[in-house]
Amino acid sequence: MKKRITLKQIANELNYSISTVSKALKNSPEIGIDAKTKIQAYAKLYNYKPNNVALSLKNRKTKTIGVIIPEMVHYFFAKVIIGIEKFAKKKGYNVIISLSNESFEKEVINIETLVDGQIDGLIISLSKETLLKQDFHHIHETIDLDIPIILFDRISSNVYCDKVIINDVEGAKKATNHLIQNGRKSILLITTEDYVSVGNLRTTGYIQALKENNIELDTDLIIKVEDKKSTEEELHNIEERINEVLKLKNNIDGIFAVNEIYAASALKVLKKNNIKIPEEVGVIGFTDGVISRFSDPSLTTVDQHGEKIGKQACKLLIERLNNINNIPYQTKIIETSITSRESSK
Amino acid sequence: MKKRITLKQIANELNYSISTVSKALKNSPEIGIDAKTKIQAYAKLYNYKPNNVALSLKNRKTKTIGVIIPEMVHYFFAKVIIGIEKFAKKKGYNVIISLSNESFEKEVINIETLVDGQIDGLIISLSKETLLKQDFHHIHETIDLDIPIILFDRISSNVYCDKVIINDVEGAKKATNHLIQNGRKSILLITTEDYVSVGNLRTTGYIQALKENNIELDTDLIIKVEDKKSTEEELHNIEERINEVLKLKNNIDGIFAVNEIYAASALKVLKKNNIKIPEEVGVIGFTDGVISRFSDPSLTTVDQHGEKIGKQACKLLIERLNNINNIPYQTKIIETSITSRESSK
DNA sequence: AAAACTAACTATAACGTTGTAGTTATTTAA
DNA sequence: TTAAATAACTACAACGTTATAGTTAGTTTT
Repeated sequence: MKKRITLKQIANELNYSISTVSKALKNSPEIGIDAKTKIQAYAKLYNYKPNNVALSLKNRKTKTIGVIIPEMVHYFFAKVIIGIEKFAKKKGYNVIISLSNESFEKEVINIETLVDGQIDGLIISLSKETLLKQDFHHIHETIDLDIPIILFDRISSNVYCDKVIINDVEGAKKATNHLIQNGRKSILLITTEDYVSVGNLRTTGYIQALKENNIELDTDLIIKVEDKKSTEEELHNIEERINEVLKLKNNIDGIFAVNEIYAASALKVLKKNNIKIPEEVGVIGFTDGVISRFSDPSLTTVDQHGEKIGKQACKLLIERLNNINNIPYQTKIIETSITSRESSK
Repeated sequence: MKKRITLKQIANELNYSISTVSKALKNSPEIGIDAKTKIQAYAKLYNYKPNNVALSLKNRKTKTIGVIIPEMVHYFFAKVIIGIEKFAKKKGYNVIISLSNESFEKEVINIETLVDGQIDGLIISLSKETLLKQDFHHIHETIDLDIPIILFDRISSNVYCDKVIINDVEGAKKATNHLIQNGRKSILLITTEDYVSVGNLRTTGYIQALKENNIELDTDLIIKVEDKKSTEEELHNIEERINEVLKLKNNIDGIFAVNEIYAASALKVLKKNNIKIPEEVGVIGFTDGVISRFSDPSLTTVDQHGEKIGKQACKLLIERLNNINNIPYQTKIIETSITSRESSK
């Protein structure tokens, strides 16, 4: 109906040239005060707003940031997005979100679509499939196109770019130590297969903590879960495996799970076996999400500070956008902290 | 480094005009087979991709859909976004997401930013503050600009546009009936203040179900929560109020909460009071999210089918984009279903 | 062999901006 | 009183694309 007004229309209406109108609205000293007031008043009256698409074309900048995450229904990623969005908006950037759904192919397609002139830069957390395949050509190609990429959380050392991660090893160590300081000695680790970078690092942290406390490593106490999509069925399998180990090793007094889903599964299995938490077995998870907060008992967790990660990633990206090649690549590490709740006393 | 190639560059390189190149790549019959093969080969070699920003300017269409939701950390909204994203991508649209954070002002600003040429249409779930203020000028102005809006979930009858909602009254009725069929008679309702449209409707459904089952309405059994931001503090207040009512009315045998947070709070209070679930009190929530699935006991819920809602909203929007004024406004209703779990037997 | 037609291209304008380089008319300097 | 300077504008090109309207040269038609 009202269709947005353009410079051209203002120019026609007031009998000035388009350039004059453009400059008047930019308060250029080239334009006389008469013309300026008239034009500015008219523009205000008709609520003139420059067309961003035209500006994008002109400036070869879209002022838009693309974000690709593996999943949406995940407290951590949701928090990261909040962090990105807040910071981006503050700096005048918009955020486009795409989901890879843990699929390599979707990740590739998403990047291709976004890179076609839609965005100035990308923030990505790699899909599990990508990490498994170790195929990063799509990332490299994008960087070659001078489109900066920031990787967060699920990263790869085979990609050269800015990164934001948490100190996974340190976080896992903190978690394990937390249980050890509670007097636990036989700690079950529920983690992912090693190709998931964060799972791998958290496993390392667990092992280091044991070593530093002179507790011998028992590989039977490590469950490595092969889950790709976190479906109901896979969750059931996880519970089965926890149950088996629990039966096999009856002296387990602590459980450290590398995410809150695994931790919640552990709680479920423990309760089913009438094992008292935290008296008999202390449990600690990773990621401070809703599940942890609302589980019973509530879960002690390693808080990843997702919002901080998002903010930092966005900050790095915008810095690079303003300074394409002048800064060496950085890896920012966000420290974790333990949120102590009922499950660990 | 490699900077994307343009039609102009291809034209220069192969000594054709820009128009010829453009047409050759579109396989136009106007262009001879020689030129076509040469140009297409060259384009492929240098991985030519049309610049979307230029296309947007030309076509006055961005092929991008904006979505504004009140919160990100919310299973339901996350699911809706998944639905939108999937359908949009399939139809060649991108999705920009903005968060209003339940604030009227942020909602207004977000719309303004997106409307400046970034998007072809909008999908919005209104913020609580907007619903409280009943100020919809920003929505109306956008529609006046011929930018179609689809409202979902948090809607208002004062806005004329396409809408996607669930049958809240019916869903609440189903939930209440579910408890009544279990033999419960004294059912506590934990709902929101009436200005939150969905809370209001669910309250209506609860009241209708009671009436249809000839159970007298006891207004003392309705807790209307005034929560704007779902902070820890507000959550605590909710628990307090549930606890009070539970003490006051010692015959309560069922609880229906209009979202899963309230339901989880109810579980917590019940357990603290050593009340057996579901034997003594049956509990049912609304929204089938992670909290419900991982709570103990797991929560029976009314599933809102968020992904379906997102898909439907996106479908409506794209239909309208292709047909601006030829269709009367529609309101699609997505049916709910009950997911039965431990909390209600 | 002139008129009509066709194949294979090219030029131009437009989408909405903005920066650079003009173009006037008027004022100031020498 | 002529040259130089200035104020206040306008024209033009460009960002990358495409649709419309040309322009050629060569081929039919009669």
